Amino acid sequence: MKQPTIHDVAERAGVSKSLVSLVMREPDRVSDASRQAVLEAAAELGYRPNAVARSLVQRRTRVIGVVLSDLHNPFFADVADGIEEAATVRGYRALLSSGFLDAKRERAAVEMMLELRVDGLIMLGSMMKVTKIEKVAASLPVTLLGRHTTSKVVDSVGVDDSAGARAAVDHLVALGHERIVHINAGKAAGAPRRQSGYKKAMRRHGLEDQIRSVKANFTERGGARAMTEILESGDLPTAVFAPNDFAALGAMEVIDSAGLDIPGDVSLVGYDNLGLAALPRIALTTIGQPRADLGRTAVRLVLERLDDDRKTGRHEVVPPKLVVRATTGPPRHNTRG
Amino acid sequence: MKQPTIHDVAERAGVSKSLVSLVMREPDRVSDASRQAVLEAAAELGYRPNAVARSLVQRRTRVIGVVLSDLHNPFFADVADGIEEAATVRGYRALLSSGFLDAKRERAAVEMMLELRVDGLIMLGSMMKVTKIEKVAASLPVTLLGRHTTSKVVDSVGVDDSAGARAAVDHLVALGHERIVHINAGKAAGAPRRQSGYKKAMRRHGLEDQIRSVKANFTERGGARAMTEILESGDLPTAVFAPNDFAALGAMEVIDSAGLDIPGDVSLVGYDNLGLAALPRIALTTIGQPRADLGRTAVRLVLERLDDDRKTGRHEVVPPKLVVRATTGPPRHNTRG
DNA sequence: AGATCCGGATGGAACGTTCCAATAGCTTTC
DNA sequence: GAAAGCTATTGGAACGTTCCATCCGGATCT
Repeated sequence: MKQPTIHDVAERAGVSKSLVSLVMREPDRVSDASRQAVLEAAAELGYRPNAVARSLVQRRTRVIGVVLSDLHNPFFADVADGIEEAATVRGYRALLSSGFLDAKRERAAVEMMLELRVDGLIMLGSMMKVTKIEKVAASLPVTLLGRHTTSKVVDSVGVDDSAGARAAVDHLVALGHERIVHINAGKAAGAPRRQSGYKKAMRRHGLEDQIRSVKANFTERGGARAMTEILESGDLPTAVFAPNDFAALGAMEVIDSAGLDIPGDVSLVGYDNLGLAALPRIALTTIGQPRADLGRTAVRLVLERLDDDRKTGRHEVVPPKLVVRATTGPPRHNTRG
Repeated sequence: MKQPTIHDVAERAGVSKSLVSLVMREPDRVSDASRQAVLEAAAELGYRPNAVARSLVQRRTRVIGVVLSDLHNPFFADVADGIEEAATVRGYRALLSSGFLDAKRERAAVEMMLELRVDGLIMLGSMMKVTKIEKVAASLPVTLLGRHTTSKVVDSVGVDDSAGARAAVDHLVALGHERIVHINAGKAAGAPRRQSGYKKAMRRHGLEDQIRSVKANFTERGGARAMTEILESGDLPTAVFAPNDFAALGAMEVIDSAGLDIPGDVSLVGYDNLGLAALPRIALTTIGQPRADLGRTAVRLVLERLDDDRKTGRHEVVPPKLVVRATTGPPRHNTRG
């Protein structure tokens, strides 16, 4: 179990520890003979540099911490892919920890990352208060992903949720819909902009008297409850725009079990383009986000502060994309015009 | 950006660094006055112990590394939950890294964990060769999850796949099925035992002449191809047992689009009980695995080697559970008896 | 009163690296 | 042939902790 150290290698190769260190870091700065000897000794002993010791003296770990609010959300997996890729290219490594959809556990995860002295932090769909996050940002660069701030010390990346909502509404209007209800997810990350984007788009189409927004959240259950509420109101719209795919799924279940047809009786649009939205039995029309891009951008933002020492806040927005599937179609009775 | 150290705290509190260290570790060993002073100074400076330095001197990090073969597999998210929970209880923390379904990238992830000097390693659905993993196990405790070994140096946890297959067959036979086809996933992790369990169960029910197994893999596409093959054979069974939920989903799509009814014309059983199997539109009967339990067990195995220094290999098996939903029912024409 | 004990606090070594100034041994230059 | 310059290598300090042996001052014992 005892790992060999740089001293063991030095002794076996008959050189100083400094030389071994140099071989590990810049092999072509040493003579062929020494390099050979050191490499050989290292291989024989199974030497592996101790990143803990290195981090201590260099006062940086070359690790970017990633705190996910929820490991179960497939959305984050793709984002993490992008993060990992971009980090590797720049000579950093990514380390993940989950907040398990609980602000307290998320804080514990962040605390761990700080004690571990990661060089930068990316928070996916964080549930923590911005003021708390700003405090964290006093000790390292922090980028918020999938959530907007205007903070000077915390950067953020996200999709243009307003544009996404607009795309959904435009699509429905183009099909002939007017009575389009939005299920909103309150103040959750990204939700407010989706809601305001919906309202703005409705107005732009001269449908402001049709604006109707029902409060829910980002879960299947929340979507189901909201849809039940809509059905029970007796005032059935021709289309429903959900705040994300999970909520759309919940709504779908309720519509199905009410004996209504999608999209015959009511069209349905989600948001996120999760993998399951593509399943033939689901075939949900939704708004896709360039997930890997988001991850890459987040890494770039962190490294700009770290290596190029940027001091100002940056807030990047990438455009979303409409993905049309089978849950949207023309309204049964076109009430238009 | 410069973090305060234990010295800064000591100076401000007017005590020695050793005392500060003691307050952080065992607060009730110091006098009330000193404790108060130190805690106050620490809070004022925003002191946070440097885990890197601590790890260096203690020669252990209290971190359990978790390498996931695939972040996208929802199966792993639950397992990770169990790992995280069990680790926290025992005073360890879990750190994740993804192998992105690629043996090379997985090795890089493992290498990183080793350099970081994590205390133990849990590998979920690893794609690396066992001999490679055994080499890794020379420097720290390694537990393989969702994959079996008989290794003396590497532990493993998994579900009893044979029992799971038996449960599936028993359920179908109880409903009156006899012509039950198995789609198998070849040699992929867990697949051989599911196949042999199926065969054994069929024999036990006196149905050995009905044994029929079609080769595929663990993906949706693979399941679809196998199901197409079954349909084209012209010899339609009354029930299909897929190697996992993804493959079942593929089969489901093919059956749906052939205009056949599930379970009216053919019953379908999956394996894994993914979250999406519970969606009402899917409602897949499947075999559930106690995922969080698997995670907890893996942690226990690692810590047994670490803290109780066990030296022998352990290979734990936990029982799976049948989850009946809407894709199974009695066969249309009961050919029994 | 001197020896003993005890709780509380301290200073220095150690952990395994990197980094930097210094050195040794050559070659080149004037 | 001494000075200067180069290349390859080295030793020691530093990073921020923990751990251990030691110390200090007061109480308790004989």
